[in-house]
Amino acid sequence: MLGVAVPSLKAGGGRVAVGGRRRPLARGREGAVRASCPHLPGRSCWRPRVPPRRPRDMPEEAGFPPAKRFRPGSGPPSRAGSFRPGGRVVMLLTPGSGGKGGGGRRQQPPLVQPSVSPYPEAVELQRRSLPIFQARGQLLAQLRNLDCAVLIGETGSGKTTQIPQYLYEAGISRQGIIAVTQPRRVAAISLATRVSDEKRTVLGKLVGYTVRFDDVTSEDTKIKFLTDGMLLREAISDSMLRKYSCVILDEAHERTIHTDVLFGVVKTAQKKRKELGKLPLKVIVMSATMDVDLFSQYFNGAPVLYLEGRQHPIQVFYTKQPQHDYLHAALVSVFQIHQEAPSSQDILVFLTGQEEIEAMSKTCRDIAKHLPDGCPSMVVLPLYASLPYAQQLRVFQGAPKGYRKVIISTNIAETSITITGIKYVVDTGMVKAKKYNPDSGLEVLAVQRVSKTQAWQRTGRAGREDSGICYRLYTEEEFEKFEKMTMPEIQRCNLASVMLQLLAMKVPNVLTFDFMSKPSPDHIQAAIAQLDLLGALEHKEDQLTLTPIGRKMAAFPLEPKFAKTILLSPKFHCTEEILTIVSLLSVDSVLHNPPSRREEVQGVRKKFISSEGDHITLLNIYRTFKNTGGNKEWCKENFVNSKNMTLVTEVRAQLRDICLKKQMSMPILSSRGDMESIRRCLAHSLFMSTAELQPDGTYATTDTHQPVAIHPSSVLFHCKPACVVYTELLHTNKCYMRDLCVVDAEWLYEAAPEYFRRKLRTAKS
DNA sequence: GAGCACTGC
Repeated sequence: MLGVAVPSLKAGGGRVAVGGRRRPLARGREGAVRASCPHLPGRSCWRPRVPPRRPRDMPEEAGFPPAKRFRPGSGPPSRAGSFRPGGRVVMLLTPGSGGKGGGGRRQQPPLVQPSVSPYPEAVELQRRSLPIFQARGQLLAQLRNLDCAVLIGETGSGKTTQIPQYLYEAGISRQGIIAVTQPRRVAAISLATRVSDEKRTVLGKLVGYTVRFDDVTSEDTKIKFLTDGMLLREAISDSMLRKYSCVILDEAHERTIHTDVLFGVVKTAQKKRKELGKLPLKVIVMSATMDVDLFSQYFNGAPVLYLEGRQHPIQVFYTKQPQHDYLHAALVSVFQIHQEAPSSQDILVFLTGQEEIEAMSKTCRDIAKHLPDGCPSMVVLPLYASLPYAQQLRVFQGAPKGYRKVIISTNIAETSITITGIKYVVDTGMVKAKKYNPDSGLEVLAVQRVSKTQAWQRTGRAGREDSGICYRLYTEEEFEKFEKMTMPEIQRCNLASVMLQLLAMKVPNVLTFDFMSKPSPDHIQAAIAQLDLLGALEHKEDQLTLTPIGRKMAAFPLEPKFAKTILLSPKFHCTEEILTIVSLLSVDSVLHNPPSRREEVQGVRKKFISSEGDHITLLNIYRTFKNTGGNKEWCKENFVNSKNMTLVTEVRAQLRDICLKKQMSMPILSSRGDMESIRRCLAHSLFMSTAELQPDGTYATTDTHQPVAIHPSSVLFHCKPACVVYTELLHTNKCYMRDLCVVDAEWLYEAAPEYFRRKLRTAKS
């Protein structure tokens, strides 16, 4: 496999060395402090040695470029472009401390590298030694008078830990809490822990956090870290966000669907509070160096403040020719680096998915066994989200002396997991991502090119502690053709949940809601149609509002169709069972399927399988898990992912609590072994996701007659039931139905006679 | 007939 086509790499645009500890400061506009930014011109070529055809032929000295043979050129989108003409700009230099680390979730520690907690005195000293501290007064003077500000700061600028404290110390929180949102729960927890330490307080008092299943706040809490989704949920019961004096939207450049909706929510809340003469709401958008103009424009030309962080220089190489086989190119690159670089320098490779990663890991291990003497040994570590937790943790352990760590990862290592010690990044430029087609309403999961932003994010993983090197397995010309930024999530997903939430907040017109990046009208319309089918909407005088059912649906942290399933379940006397099934469907699969132990898995799983489909099978697994005391040992023996199973238990408890609330008035009954009523309940709520067996033995969806197939992971894979409901359609090579339940066609017509009459009519014409 | 990026409430 090795040595067929060699990717030859050439030096190209390198990341600008934005850092340096302290570079001379120059006076900028309006007296702001501005740092000079070196651009190193020129470029040169680098040709790696041809790798050997077979491992045992590997030459002992494969050439690797000495650093002087290349020079970094243009870097990521320059900060010059970040400035709005006439905008007030503050620039600072900060070393990279005060970052994210440490902390602990109660049920399970977050997947971050443990950090040693310094002594309290040292913490305060360290805080004061941050250059951001020198600009504290200037920064506060600006922020104090602004309703809105956009704050640009690179990784390690310390903005997320320091700014909330500055605002607190300036008394901003006297009339309301300072909220800091994060896209990920681990980040919210570890940041709260860090800031609480810095303030020398007990976590949950002055500084706290709120994430799903875990609220560590009290009446004393003035600085609150929370996930963006959590603040959005709070906005349902209080759209003016009255508790808060300031909302900081951090990591805004990631453009998660929740942050995007929050942009509109805080903007509306701010305006409303102003109109009503209430306490003003301060909004601070924090981001890496992207999309500044967009943020600033959206918030009525809010000033942009710039914080410079410490970023070690990273050299970037592109291939000379396009690579048709990026896997092969990655393999070659890894072994070229491996033969040249000291073994203490680790390599991070970005691939697209589990299968690819496992295959590549195996190949690397095989090749590494046959390397010549004198070549370092290699520890190959796969990394992806569905990998069991214990195995994920291994990427943080140091390799034994003389061993090099090679981490082969999905985009999970782009943002979610930070690994120290990475010197080399190998970027294939590919990612597996969901695309949404509003015409068909289908989500397609496909391997595609990364965006420029994403490529720079990957590159940045090489320069966390020291200078680094990034090999891009595509040409510079190809890179120039990449999309500038990843399409915001809100333009790529089904919007039913978002629309339900906006309606629950009583947004006057969801069709014209002020999104920063508007989803297409078709896209919004599709979501409205879906909610309408579920009986959530009322049309009154051109105004869309929620029905009582719709309001109840919004109370569940679930996809609308699953919320509806729960709400229908009392009618079928099976709420106990439906709560379990919905919980199982709303987390990652509890089934662990290591490909190497397939037969073993099949043997063990047999006892749970129900001919009625996946939902009932999952229910059987959950019940046995509970009846046997639900321990880890059982999980291991039965190839069940215990982490996800624990999560199912938590979700179920939360959903049950919601059902028991007064306004829900839901009896929680069990069907007592009557599986048919459970299937009827599923048929009544998922009637728009059904497929029927065709005369030729294939399946087609009932509504649009789209050809579909049973996913190989389904217990019904080898069966041919006449009619099924499914919970998800997944487009990969084919259009697959996942999580199926056998139903009676008659139940469907019974559930939605009008819908099916209409569908039949359109089918005939 | 043969397969699943990543978050989050």
